[in-house]
Amino acid sequence: MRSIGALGKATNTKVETIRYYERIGLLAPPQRTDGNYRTYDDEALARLSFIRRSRDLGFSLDQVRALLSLTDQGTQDCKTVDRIARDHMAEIERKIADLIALRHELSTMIESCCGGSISDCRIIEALSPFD
Amino acid sequence: MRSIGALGKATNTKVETIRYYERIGLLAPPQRTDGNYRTYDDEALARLSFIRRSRDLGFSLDQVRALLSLTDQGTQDCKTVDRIARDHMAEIERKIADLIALRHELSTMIESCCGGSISDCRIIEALSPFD
DNA sequence: CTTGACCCTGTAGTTGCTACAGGGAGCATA
DNA sequence: TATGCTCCCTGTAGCAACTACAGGGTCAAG
Ligand SMILES: [Zn+2]
Ligand SMILES: [Zn+2]
Ligand SMILES: [Zn+2]
Ligand SMILES: [Zn+2]
Repeated sequence: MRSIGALGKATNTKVETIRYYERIGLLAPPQRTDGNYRTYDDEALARLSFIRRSRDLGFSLDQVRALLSLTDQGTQDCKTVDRIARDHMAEIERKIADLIALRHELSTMIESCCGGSISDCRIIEALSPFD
Repeated sequence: MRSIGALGKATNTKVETIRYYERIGLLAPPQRTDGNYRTYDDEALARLSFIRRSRDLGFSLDQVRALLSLTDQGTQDCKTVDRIARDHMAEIERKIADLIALRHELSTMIESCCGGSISDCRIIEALSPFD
């Protein structure tokens, strides 16, 4: 059994975040000490680690919730898990493509600036309409 | 002179968003008609177009605010503009790198799933601690 | 017995919008 | 004139996923 601060350190999570996860029902309310302090067992540690790892991989809290409930059921086949992961992957691909297009536009813009006065700066010009 | 709806159509911006920009001081409060309707001139159109283009390029509203105030001053040299753009570009590069790393992790994970039961799904396993 | 580190609840802030609710304005049509 | 209809107004609350207090309580060490 460990305190919320210890759990936070073990999972690299702020205390407020852990309380937030509890509030939105992602973590079950843990046992309390006599002094009303939360105490967490190893299962809670595992669950929070799972959440954090999923978050690090960019899954939304709703996706994490779905993954958790699927693992809680346990018996079913993993098609749904697979689909969640693939959907997420597709979104990542889209974001990468968007950002690469953006980078291209930005670099063109930046390279055209000759470092003179704002009135003829190409960056500003590129942002302005009617040019 | 045009109504807020017409301005929105011209700049592909929702009416609520325009009012929001006014509220946070990004757009000046425009003139009003007798019936208390906002009316916008060409300058407002140009300014909102600038804002939208900057937002499309991923600049934050704070960055847009800075760019706008720099163009409003007008006389100065464009070093600051340049720096804002380069900072933004660096952030985009960082995001791209992060997402590509993420994509790699995700694809490894997804490819290891054999489509069986959740209890031995490699995706879940990869998300779980102590493996 | 006091100090300091930790914990508690509850609320409000962040970013960049978006979505109402509950009304008024202005124009066309019957 | 009445009735729609579309647009506009203000003000507030919601979204994601936290983060940051304020104003207290608890607990172990010195
Ligand atoms: Zn230049
Ligand atoms: Zn320049
Ligand atoms: Zn499998
Ligand atoms: Zn699987």
